[in-house]
Amino acid sequence: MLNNKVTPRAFKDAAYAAFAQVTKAMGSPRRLELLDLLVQGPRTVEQLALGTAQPVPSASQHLQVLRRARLVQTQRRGTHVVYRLAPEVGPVFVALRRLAQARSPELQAARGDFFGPEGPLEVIHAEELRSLLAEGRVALLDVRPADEFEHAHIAGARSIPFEELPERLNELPRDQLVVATCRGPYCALAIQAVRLVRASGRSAVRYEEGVAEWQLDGGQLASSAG
Amino acid sequence: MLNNKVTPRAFKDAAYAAFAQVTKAMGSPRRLELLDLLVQGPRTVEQLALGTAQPVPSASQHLQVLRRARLVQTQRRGTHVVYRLAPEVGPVFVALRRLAQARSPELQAARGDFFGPEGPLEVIHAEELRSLLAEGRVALLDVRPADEFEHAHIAGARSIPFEELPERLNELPRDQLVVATCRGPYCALAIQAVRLVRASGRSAVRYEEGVAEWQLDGGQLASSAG
DNA sequence: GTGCTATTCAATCGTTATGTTGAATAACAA
DNA sequence: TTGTTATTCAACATAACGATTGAATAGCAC
Repeated sequence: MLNNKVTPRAFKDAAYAAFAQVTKAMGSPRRLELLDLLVQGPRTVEQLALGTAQPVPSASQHLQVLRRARLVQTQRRGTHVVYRLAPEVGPVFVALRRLAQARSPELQAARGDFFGPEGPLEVIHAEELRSLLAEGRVALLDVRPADEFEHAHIAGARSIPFEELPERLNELPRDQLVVATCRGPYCALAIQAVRLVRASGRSAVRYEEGVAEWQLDGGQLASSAG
Repeated sequence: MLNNKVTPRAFKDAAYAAFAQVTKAMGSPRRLELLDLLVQGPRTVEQLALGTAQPVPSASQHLQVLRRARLVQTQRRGTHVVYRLAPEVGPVFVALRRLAQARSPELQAARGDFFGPEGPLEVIHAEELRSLLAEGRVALLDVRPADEFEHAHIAGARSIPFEELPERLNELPRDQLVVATCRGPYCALAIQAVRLVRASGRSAVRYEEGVAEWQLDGGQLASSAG
């Protein structure tokens, strides 16, 4: 028999309260932004505060909400506390973002205002990119900072951080399509990279998602020792 | 060039605010419970209020939050307003619940208190169930109400609503394992069904997840006209 | 130990969410 | 039209959240 001491109602209340602790933790723009940064790799509180343009104490408090919801984990390194995403959080976060983006006209409008009206010719999608990569017919260029590339990148990508791109354009092939990728849909680096690469006479398009989306879609990741 | 009228910061603020509208809508136990009911099929406001043990105006307000976040859609049917899950929401909701459950000791403890300390012998997981179903070596019994079964059920399942189970036990085979399934991990019907079936001399185990989890794990669903 | 830095804790205040109640609206039936 | 039902709106009190400060703690260098 079921344990009579716990009524179904009491159990449901407890269950949904526990569930809501996780969804509540994700219910703040600041915290979503923090999670988005953490998808790229572990960060200290200070780095996270800088990256999200908020005071350190605010970032710390938001991070503790995320930690209580067990969405992130901490580790002390000397005087720094390093936060990282908890296991399995990345794909769920990305799936949520995709859902939000798919059914939010406001978000699509905001992207249009910021990125400009890019035609579909500018971007390549996961499926096509995957087959081109498998055939070795494309050069995949990851323009994120080196440490983010080291933490995780699309298998087969090469790293040229955006700041170094102008002087390292000659490393890119002239006879292949160049695909630029950065942090994900809210990151403008890949767009600028595509412009630079095109200006050098090469053909280039953008993969507008990031490592977590790639993984969610069944793609392989790689990481360097670091 | 990027549109200079929109700074990166302003764009990010807008983007994460839009994203947070969705996660905020999910950040309430009441609304999670409403979503959980809606995963089983469309419902009127009154049914949803009853099913979540809250006054109708409260349910209506929560549903409107969900609608503004575009997680549910409405449709008038005479004097009733029928709410249903928006497309693609089910799998993401389930993935979130799974994440919450996997990393919430409180939730696991609450489940243990309510369901009792069931051994792993009591349950069967998706992978094994799928192969047994493919080989026709199992009778899958869905004990949810008929309308939920009609809306969506695991392909190959047969419907015997829990209230009718005692007088319809003879419809179940004696030479096959019976697997009972209901709404999902917070639903106690399947446990009680397993007990009934076992008491009739048949062997039975429980599939402790529901249709949305089955779909998320790549399983086929079916639905009757209705 | 002392000084320094990174992070967290604590207290405040303004804002936002929640649940409750009662009234208003929309569709249907007579 | 009038009455009836289902749903939504409006207004209030209570509670939770969020950003901002300043103080406290933990580790490191000397």
